Amino acid sequence: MSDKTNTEKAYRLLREDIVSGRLAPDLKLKIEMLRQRYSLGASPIREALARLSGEHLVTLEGQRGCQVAPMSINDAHDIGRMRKMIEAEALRLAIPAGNQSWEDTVITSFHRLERVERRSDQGVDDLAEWEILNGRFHQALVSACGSPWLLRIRSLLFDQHERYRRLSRMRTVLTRDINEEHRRLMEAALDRDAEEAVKIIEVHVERTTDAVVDALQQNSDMAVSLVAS
Amino acid sequence: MSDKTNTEKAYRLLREDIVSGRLAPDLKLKIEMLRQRYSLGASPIREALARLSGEHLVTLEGQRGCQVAPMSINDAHDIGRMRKMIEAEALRLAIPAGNQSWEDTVITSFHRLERVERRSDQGVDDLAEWEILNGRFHQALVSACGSPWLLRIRSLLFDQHERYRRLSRMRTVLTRDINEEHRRLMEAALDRDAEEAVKIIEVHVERTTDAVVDALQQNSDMAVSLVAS
DNA sequence: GCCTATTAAAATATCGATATTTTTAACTGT
DNA sequence: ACAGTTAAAAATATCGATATTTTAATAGGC
Repeated sequence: MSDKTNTEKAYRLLREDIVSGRLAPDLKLKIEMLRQRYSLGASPIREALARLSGEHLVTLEGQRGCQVAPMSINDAHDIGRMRKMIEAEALRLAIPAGNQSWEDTVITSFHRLERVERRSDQGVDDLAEWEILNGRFHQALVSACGSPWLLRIRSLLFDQHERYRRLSRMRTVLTRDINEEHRRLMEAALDRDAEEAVKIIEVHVERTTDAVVDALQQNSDMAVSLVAS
Repeated sequence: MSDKTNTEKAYRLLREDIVSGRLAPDLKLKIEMLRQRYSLGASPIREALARLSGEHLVTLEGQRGCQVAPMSINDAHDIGRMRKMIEAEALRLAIPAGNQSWEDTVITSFHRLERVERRSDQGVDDLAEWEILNGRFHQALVSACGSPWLLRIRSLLFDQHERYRRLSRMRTVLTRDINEEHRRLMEAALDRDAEEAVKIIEVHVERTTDAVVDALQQNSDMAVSLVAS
């Protein structure tokens, strides 16, 4: 791997396990357990956890260790609303400012994403790949916005949203033509029609949020019915 | 102090020293130096640095330690613009939503701030106090917005802006009637006039950014002339 | 039975020592 | 003088051991 240090390795592995849901929300993250899971020492793991707490992927309480950051329907709505606002603003700035190499990156990342989205037999491995390519496409669209802080905040919200997105993705793939949404987004961007692109991204994010909330609601209904039975 | 652990203490002290400028931008943060500065062990300091890197107050490169995050005129503009946008949105949500206890907090924090701002003989200690009370007042105004993520992002940008603000504050106090700006902000909020409050906060943030950029420009001119001489 | 106090176990936080890597300094031959 | 090489010093990263705190278990009193 390309990790210079064990701290970076721990950071990368932990992050991936949290965002993907392999480490469930609210799970107590005991050092000893993580030490064994990743075959790393305690120090690198502690530092990785400290870093992740700065990104709000883990909560950290003095003398009481840490947990995977909680997830909730309210939080899903909140993140969705914020992401919608920030993505829209970034597009408004990026689309008029994009140059030739921006166009190239948008087109390339779209086509790489499309290849996976159009594939008929999507296995579990493809989903991990889809997340990466989807992230790159959205990143490419806003990359020309000229504001490092806007990009940073966008990236933060995108990653948080991804955690929720993964919950509902299996169903989403069946009921939504995401590739079509992405195509229209790319076309509006290349036509330099910022307001059209903003409308599309807003609906895009809203739909994702709705799907996530549906999935969460179903889960919590399940939990309730299990407790009741 | 109320630090449960040494890591928290290191985090608090380091953060304060970076935001206040006592640790200059780009300064190499060597563990041994910090160990002596704060009389703490290496582990708590390393963890505090990892956390601060998550907040973009220090940069962190594998095997090569860390530095205080750089400052630049471009960055000042960027943060100012983002902060303006986020504060405005937060006020738009908070003002219609605020209840009685929100009003109380706004009024109380305003008066505590005013007491310091109206004091004729402002010493160095007062400036540290002013920063705290100013932060609490702005925090109080938006606290009712109902969006934890909006508040989090606002707080991040506010703190980053504070780093820059401190550069220009000495002069700002002389040329701007900040207390008057704060008073008008509070009155618009209590009148539930969100759009008026947004206008005021936008100008408020813009003026701060302009003052900061002026100060930075002057500094970099100085640096150039020193090199030239 | 239930609450509280005491103790045992587990987990976190932190130190000191060591291994690794980077940076600095000295050296060599051209 | 200078580029390239090597050795020494400094700094970072990491481990293992220990101290401290929290959590769990247990026993005693009401």
